[in-house]
Amino acid sequence: MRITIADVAARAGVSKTTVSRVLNGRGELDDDTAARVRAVIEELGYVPSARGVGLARGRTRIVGMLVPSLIWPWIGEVVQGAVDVVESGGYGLLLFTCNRGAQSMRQFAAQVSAKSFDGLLVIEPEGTLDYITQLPGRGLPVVLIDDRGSRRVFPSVATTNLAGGAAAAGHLLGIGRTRPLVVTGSRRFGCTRDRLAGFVETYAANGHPLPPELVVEGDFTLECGSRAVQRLLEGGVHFDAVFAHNDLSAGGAIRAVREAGRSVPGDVAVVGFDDVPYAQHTDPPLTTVHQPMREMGEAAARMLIDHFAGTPLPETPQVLPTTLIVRGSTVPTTPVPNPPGQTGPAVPATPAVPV
Amino acid sequence: MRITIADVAARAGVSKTTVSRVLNGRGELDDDTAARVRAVIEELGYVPSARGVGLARGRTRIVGMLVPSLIWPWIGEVVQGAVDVVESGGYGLLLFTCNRGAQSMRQFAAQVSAKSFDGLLVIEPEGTLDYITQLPGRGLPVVLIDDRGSRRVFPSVATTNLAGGAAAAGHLLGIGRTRPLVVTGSRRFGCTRDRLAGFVETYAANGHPLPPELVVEGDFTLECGSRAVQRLLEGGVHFDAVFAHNDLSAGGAIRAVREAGRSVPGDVAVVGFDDVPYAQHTDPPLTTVHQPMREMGEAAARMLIDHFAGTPLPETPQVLPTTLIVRGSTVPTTPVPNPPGQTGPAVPATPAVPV
DNA sequence: CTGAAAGCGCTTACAG
DNA sequence: CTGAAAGCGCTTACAG
Repeated sequence: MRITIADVAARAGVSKTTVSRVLNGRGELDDDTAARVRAVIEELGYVPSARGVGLARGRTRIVGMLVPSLIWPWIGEVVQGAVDVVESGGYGLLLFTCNRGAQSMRQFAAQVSAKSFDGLLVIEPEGTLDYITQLPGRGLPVVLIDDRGSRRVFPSVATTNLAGGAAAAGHLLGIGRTRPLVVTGSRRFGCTRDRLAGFVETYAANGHPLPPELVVEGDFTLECGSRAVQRLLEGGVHFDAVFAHNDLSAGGAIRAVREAGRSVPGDVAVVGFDDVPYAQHTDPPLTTVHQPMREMGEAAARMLIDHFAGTPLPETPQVLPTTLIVRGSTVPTTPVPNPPGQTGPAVPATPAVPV
Repeated sequence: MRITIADVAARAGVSKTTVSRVLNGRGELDDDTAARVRAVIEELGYVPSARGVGLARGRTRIVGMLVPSLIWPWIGEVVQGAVDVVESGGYGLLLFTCNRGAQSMRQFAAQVSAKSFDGLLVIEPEGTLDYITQLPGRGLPVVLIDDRGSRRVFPSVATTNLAGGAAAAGHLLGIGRTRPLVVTGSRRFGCTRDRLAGFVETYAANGHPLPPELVVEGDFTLECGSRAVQRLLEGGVHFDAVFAHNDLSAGGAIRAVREAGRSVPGDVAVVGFDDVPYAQHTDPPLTTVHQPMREMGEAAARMLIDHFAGTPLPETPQVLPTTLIVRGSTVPTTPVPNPPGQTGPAVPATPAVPV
């Protein structure tokens, strides 16, 4: 019932070989023959079976992607970037998550062994690096995204966590803040160490080495941000800014500052990291270090697709820069005059994020 | 270099047919033979090639999933639910988004024609229903998730938008609110119409038919929620509650109410819809109608996987209930007494959402 | 209980 | 410029 290359060949009065050549544009062939075959392909609506092509060519035209979980908002962005590029290249994206822990990894490993895909994009789920490391040796090209452990054993795409931390510091120094509280992410992540280092170094270089009591380890939750602020306020430790290692904990910091009766940014300026949609919805909106998630997914996918086309995988990480996005949590918004006919406060435009 | 079934057969001294039988547990075979073959499989680390199996069996053991975009937070949840079930069933999930519009659909259609997957899960991107509709006729089983247009032509998984709207109404009536402002989503979505209908009917049934000025069409943005509130306040229209059709617009409503110097929930109680993570981070936290996103993804995937195993696809939609989650935006939080040694306000526990 | 052979739908040397 | 044949790695009647 399904149309095969044999049907096309028969109807066009040529061999399967010839049809295949037309399909793949390989070899010289008579213009008339080619035109006739093409007409039949069109007429029959023939599309080569991915299974047949896959077996014959020894490749699936599928890219695998392994991520820890899809419920973290920034991972969706990375995957979106990757899927766009993969699709444009005529490939498909086979998605794996590590949501069910060891069982997920077992099933993922089975698909690797079954050669279900030609290459792999990875946001490393914790504790899987040993397994991932052996994959290239088994003939599977791997590109790492956001090498969290900062080990440079794979072709990878990274962002400038160090420079991002430095940019946050530079901005806060620029608005005269000399005693910033840092609420870090978990120390076991390379990104956290880099963000902290860039920040601390910049302050030190400007004559303001950070005292230990101003660096608090957090865990990327809203609560860790508010708790850190509360504790310092209660302890009577003075600070005039907060640099939190993600937007959620920065949001917690903003809230705790305001609940303590102080103002943001007047008394305490707050800077986050990531620039997830939530950052636009804090009050005031959050100044934050934008990570190019989408672009990282795109770059990693492009590396792999180009590699299939013959370009060797780069040996050094491709680094995409972070960008400091300045909003009301560090710089008071100039009150926008109301346009004629409008009496309420002007609302700043925010990109639509549909439900 | 790659190990094939022929290698296993040779080493075990049997035919490929026998190895295949061991692999698939089909046909009677001698216990000793089976054990020997299994030992060789183990020894060689043999895993059948997905490509070979796929071609021979005429199926790929891959499930396709088409979604509008991954940057909407709730879609990530649905996909996560689906991928968990698909993986558990030994299948792979091939992900397609409609992020690049018509071009995305063209590439998706090519993969459909190439028979790249055995079944399809769909969150319908706008305007693609005509195409999707013809797929089952071409032999591709399709399960729809959250049939937004409310057309029941496919096996599908849905949630109770109508009952969700009614639950929001019942809750607001229960706390004595008789003049609610409704900020809807775009009217072209079936979910919006259902949420509105359930809400309006419940109020009418309780003797409070809603006047037209209390129903405002929104677009799921934070701004539409705050603008609607501002406009009514300025117009002197009295209302004592807001029911917004998603959490983001509910968040906008909360903010506008407070900026106008009124209290939430004292003067105006606010209810949202969805229960995305943001709902826990508004101030006060948002009462909202929880949609079982994860469970919908799981249910749809299970339908398809079961169908591959022989269970017919259900003809009526599988409906998963919404749940009303009551938080501080409708019911004042009872002030938690501070534990000894803690002087700040107690912070309610929130599940960790890692960066 | 086991195997030889054909077939799944393509591609690719090889020969002409 | 074109085609017959072998092969990709499996499964599945069919025969014994």
